[in-house]
Amino acid sequence: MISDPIHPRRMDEEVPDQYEPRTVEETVSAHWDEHDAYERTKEAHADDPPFFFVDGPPYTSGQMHLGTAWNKTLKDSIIRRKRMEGHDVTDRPGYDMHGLPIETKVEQELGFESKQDIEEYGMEQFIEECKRFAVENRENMDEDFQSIGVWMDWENPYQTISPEYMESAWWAFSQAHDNDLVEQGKRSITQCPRCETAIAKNEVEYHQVEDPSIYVQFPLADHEGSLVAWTTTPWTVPANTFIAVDEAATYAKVRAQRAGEEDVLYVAADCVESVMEKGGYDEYEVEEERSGEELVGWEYDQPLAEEVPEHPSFVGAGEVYHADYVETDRTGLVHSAPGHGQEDFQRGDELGLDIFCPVGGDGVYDERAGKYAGQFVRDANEGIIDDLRANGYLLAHETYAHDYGQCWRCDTDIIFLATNQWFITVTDVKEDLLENMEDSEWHPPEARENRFRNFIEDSPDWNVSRQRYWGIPIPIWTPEGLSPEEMTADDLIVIGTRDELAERADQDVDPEELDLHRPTVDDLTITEGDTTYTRVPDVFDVWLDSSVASWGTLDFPGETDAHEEFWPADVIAEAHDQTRGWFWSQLGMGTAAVDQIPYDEVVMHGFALDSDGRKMSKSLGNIVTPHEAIEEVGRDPLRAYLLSHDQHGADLRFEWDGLAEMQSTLNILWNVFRFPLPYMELDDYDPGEADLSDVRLARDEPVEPAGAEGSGAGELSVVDEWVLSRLQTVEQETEEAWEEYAPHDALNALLDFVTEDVSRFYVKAIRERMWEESDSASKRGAYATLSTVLNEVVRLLAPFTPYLADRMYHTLDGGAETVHMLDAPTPDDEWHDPDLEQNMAVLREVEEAAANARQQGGRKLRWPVQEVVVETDDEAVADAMRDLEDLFLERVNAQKLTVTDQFEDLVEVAKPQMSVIGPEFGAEAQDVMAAVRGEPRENVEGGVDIDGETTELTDEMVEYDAKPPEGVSAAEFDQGRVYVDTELTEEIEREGYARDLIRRVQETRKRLDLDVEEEIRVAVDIDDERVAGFFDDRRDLVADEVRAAGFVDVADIDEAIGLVEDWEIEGVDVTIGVEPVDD
RNA sequence: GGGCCAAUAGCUCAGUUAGGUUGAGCGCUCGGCUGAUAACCGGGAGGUCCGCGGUUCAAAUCCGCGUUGGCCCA
Repeated sequence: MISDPIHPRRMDEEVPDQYEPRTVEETVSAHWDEHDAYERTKEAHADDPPFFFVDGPPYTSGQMHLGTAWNKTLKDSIIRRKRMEGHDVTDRPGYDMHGLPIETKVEQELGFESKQDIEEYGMEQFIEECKRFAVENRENMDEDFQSIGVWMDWENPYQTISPEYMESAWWAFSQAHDNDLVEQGKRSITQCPRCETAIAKNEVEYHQVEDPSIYVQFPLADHEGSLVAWTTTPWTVPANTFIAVDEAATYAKVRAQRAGEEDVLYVAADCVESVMEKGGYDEYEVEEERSGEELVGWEYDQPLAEEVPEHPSFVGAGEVYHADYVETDRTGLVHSAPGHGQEDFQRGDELGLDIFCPVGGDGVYDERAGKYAGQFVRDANEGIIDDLRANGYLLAHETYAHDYGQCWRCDTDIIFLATNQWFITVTDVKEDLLENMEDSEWHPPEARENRFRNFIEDSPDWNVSRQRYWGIPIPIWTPEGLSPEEMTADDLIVIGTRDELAERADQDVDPEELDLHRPTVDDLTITEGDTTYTRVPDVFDVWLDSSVASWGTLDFPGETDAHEEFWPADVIAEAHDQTRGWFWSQLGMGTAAVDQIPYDEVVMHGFALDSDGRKMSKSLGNIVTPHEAIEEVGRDPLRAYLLSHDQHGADLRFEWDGLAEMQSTLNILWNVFRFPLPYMELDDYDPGEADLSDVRLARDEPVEPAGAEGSGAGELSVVDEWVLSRLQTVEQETEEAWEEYAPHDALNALLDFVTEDVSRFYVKAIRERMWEESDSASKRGAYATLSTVLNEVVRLLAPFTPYLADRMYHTLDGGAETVHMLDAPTPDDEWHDPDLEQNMAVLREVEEAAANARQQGGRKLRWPVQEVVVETDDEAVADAMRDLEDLFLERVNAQKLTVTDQFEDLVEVAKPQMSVIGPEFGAEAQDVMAAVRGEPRENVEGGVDIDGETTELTDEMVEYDAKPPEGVSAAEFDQGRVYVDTELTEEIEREGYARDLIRRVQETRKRLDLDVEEEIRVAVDIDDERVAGFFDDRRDLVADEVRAAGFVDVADIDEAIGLVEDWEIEGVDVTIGVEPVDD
């Protein structure tokens, strides 16, 4: 490799004064492109031990929103960190590209209204359109994700529509079949009659609708009268199979009259009154009461017997049964049609009743519905109500507003139908599911134990079939001539791979060329012996697609090596809605196919909500897009903002202020980063070459003798040692956080270190060493320390803010193409000194108290103080202060430190107790108070003078407060108290005024925008003789500090190039003029 | 209707595991510092720990019942 020997790839951009995310991100993006940084990074870790990450595939229906941005950012940070920890990380992104949502979008584009339209248009062409739609969306999303700096293998995403991926689904499903877990069965499913397919429960949306509400009489066959049941779905009455009662409830036989006619009715005793009212009965009488149990077994006649001749009349139909779902509201008797209702179905199934469902998938009655055949069910309601009325079985008819389910894609009211569907019977392996679940570690752990376990325990069989087009065709071939009822699992052929299909199919099939989508596979038949098998026309529920992602990512079973090496996934990371989604579907499929859970660890993060904690939605108009956020603050601040929040299940309330706050936090880092650069440049110091192996500790060895400079060895002061120790601690903390997949803990520890320790303390402490003009061991020590800190911080930060980290890396070092290919820094015991960290924490606390005391004493930091006394009982605190005395004095600008367990100079000040003094002295009490209050103890104890007389006071009359003497102010800290003597001396005044003058001259330089190196002439006119004298004593110091070549009169300052301004220093008027020296 | 989660300063969140005087950052305000300067530091104000009830010497924390919001399911 030919390269510049020092900085082969250093960016030559200027480092601007402000952190400008946009500039940083543009520069770094360009650099990444130019140097193939992503590819180099993967190559750098190609031989490391493997780490198998599996991306949960987002659905390709829309664009990246804040939630998906969060999700991918989290994944990206994990991948980057794992690489830096030394792993060859699988980073193949995925996309979920099949399913009804895309079909309905395409239908809308094409203006379709039903499956009929699709069939007329041509299935093949329609599927082609779906594919086009999915791929276009995918490409948009590729760009979205890359735009937030997600480094995944965008050249090679897994797509659920690829033949290799679809084969993974076939393979897993065939494994489930081999394990006897595939069966066909009738189930009551939620059907969208427009889409003509079953839709998943979680795809049903509920809205309020107005439905008929009818009370129907079911005439009893061998008793007088009829049973009364209530329903909002008249169209299900033709399929009525039984009436359900609560066997423990009480039912009443009511004889009632209306309009001169008499009815005998059975309803629950609690419901008599309301039913009578609904029915408009004038008079009624409860003749007898029976328990529900007694009613069980009674027979009744179908009220629409004539209209629906083929109504259920098989053995067991038309009888009363007990059911748990009965409640004694409305009538206490429940019309039950196992062909429709879900609970009805379950109970009917238990009772062994046949399932009668005269409605097709399009919601239209078939011929078994007799008179109603050919009508759409909802449209038939009216006719059915009329017929019931005509037959004399309609007791009441009104309307009812309630929540009813609609298809999430097309808003059509769903219907419940018992249809033949294909299932993976996960209920048969519930124990295995629970056991396999235990093999996964969750972050947070309680999510697995509470929510996930509950779901597994309650989960029904998995209906995997959909009567649609855009999906993975179900690879089941069934023998001709057998009805679903006659077929057993052994009669099925379930194909697992393309090769197997090519081998067994009657037609010529090239497995390499075969697109597994419909309609190509629909025409393939298999003949075994005399029997011809045809494929079932259904496609898979799209949830099955993603459930095989752990195999699909590895192209298994087409490719087997990677599977051998990697499977199962080391970690997956999704939001908590996936508990019931992808976390579950993978467990279900893993258990059904190979009796294993496909992932070892789960990071379950939260949802992105708006600032009020409400979900972001179009209807609320509160959506914030990642794009807007990036416009506002940039990619890195957005990423850091998202990652600084709890990643273990807690939702995020998005706040613009919080985002801006993160940007300013990163700006502090930027300032720390750029602060030393000009000095290092002047000294030709290369921060990339920083080396702590040849430094000496100032406190261990004598200070380098004058003249020995330039030897190269740096010298570390105690603050250097301290900040290096803190760095080790932070590295340890981040390591521990990453082990728990808690990047938020890692990031926050790191940012705290940067702001609290490096910026607020360390940089402040070393500034003067940086200003030293000549080379010195102390300066080199500071350079080496700060360079080390920055180099390692940059690598710790890289997974969170990849652009900013790389930008800084390329200025500081640039030895590699990118910081992301390097290793994460690890703590080094040699530099770890917890005692020193503890002592420094004490010092900082005391310093804070001292600053407080100074403020109370009205003495600003620029003016020295004579003495600071630290009073404490705590030996550790006392030791810490003695140990760090020099540093402390320097930082608080004090001349002397005293550490004591008892501050001797306190003055005890009297506080008169008026509740005692008042009664005792009466009219004189006010005088006593005045004489006592605020006096030192010795002035009070011998008695006080009242009108020339000495008056003795008892102990009860006076209490004493201990106060610092005049000129001393105090402030407390946790383990003690700090006293600061702010009394002035001439020496202090000299120093103070000089410093104030220097400060103003520097400010003037600043206003003139003079270069740091530029020499000036200074004019000072002080309106106070004494202070002017102080200044004369310190002229040399001032001249030195402000780079003054000489002093002149104010009148001599050329205001064309210089500046003259009036100031006030401690109440004294001062005029200061500055002009650059003309060369 | 059910399961799980959350509610603490104006805002974002720690603290709840194992009961013992509620903390931080931002914002506000007052002050300081100033060759990092559109940066930085310190002080101060600011709390019904969502409500009600219970257990306990003691509850933000444990228990029960609610309210509001989130996710999932019906």
